[in-house]
Amino acid sequence: MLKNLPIGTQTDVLIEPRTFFNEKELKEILKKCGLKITKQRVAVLKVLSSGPRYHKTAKDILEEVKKNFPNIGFATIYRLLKRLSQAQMILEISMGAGSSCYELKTKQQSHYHIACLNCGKIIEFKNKMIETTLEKIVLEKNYTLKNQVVEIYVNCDSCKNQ
Amino acid sequence: MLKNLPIGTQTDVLIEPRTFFNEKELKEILKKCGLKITKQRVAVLKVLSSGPRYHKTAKDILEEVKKNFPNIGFATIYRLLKRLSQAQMILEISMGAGSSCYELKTKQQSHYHIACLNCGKIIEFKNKMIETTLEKIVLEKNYTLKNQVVEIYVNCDSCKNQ
DNA sequence: ATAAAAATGAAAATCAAATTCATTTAAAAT
DNA sequence: ATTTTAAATGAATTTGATTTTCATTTTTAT
Ligand SMILES: [Mn+2]
Ligand SMILES: [Mn+2]
Ligand SMILES: [Zn+2]
Ligand SMILES: [Zn+2]
Repeated sequence: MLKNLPIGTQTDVLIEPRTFFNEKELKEILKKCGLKITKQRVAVLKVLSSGPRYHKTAKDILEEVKKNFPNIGFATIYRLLKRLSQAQMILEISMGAGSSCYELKTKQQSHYHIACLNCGKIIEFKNKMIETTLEKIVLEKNYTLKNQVVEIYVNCDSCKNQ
Repeated sequence: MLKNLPIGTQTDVLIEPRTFFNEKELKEILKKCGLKITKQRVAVLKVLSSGPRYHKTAKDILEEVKKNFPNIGFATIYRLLKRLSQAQMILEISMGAGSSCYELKTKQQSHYHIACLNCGKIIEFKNKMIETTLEKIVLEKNYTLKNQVVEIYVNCDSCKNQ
């Protein structure tokens, strides 16, 4: 049966296991972004650095953080996500309709995404050749690269066979 | 002075000149999509196939079509855009915040986009190698390719030097 | 502890896009 | 050409994600 779930609702397929951050490290992240350390912000970051889904919507985060901070609202979540994005600390990906997903950046930079249009699963992949090619294109045109996005939309193998 | 205009507000830089369609051809497009031919729809398609900007928002289209059909509203525009998208006749691109841009597809398929984050200019480019690589990645994983998106975000040369 | 600056959360505002529904129109069938 | 029927239109409303406002609270530097 076809489900057509929103993208980012299924367990991710990652390139490699994510790095977990402890509370001290999460606070460092906030410091590095020039943000004050609050319990709500640490809680949001803790959610972002825990699996098995590392691509989370604001709603995902809100629901998780609400368990410890029942009064937190979207305002706090979206405000922090915006600032972390501006500080390049998280990546915002908006594949298809609906809400954006956010993920904490790790060292293994610049990976790309495959999304199954049917089950909403996100599969990460890396390709040094594409990365270099894009950098070269930008360099040739004398532009300054700010960000590169590569997205493939598919029907994954399990969805293909109904 | 930095302007930070929304993406898709400046004259496009195209790979090659666009094919223009006459009224007869535009009607053919509608027929091919299984849609009834109405004056409003032909007018929307006419706007989509005219430059110098080929990446247009629903608002852009509305304003243009309103000149001949003062009573047309967003409902008609969005409804048609949705159906043309589903029929793969137009491409919807959503780069950054704000509204999506839509462009009529041409024969020279599968091109990619560079957007200047400052002036909002869209520059098209093609890269057969990336295209093939993405197809190969999908094939290897035994998925069915539905769509591929490659976007580069930059500061263009004129914006770089203030 | 105090003061200044920043963050929070409830509520409202914004904005793009989709939907509803009464009316009109296109095109297929007579 | 007229009738029929299914589809399209447009005004208004709704939806859903994200942002903003503002009174109150919290953080951090002194
Ligand atoms: Mn990812
Ligand atoms: Mn284009
Ligand atoms: Zn799937
Ligand atoms: Zn520019």
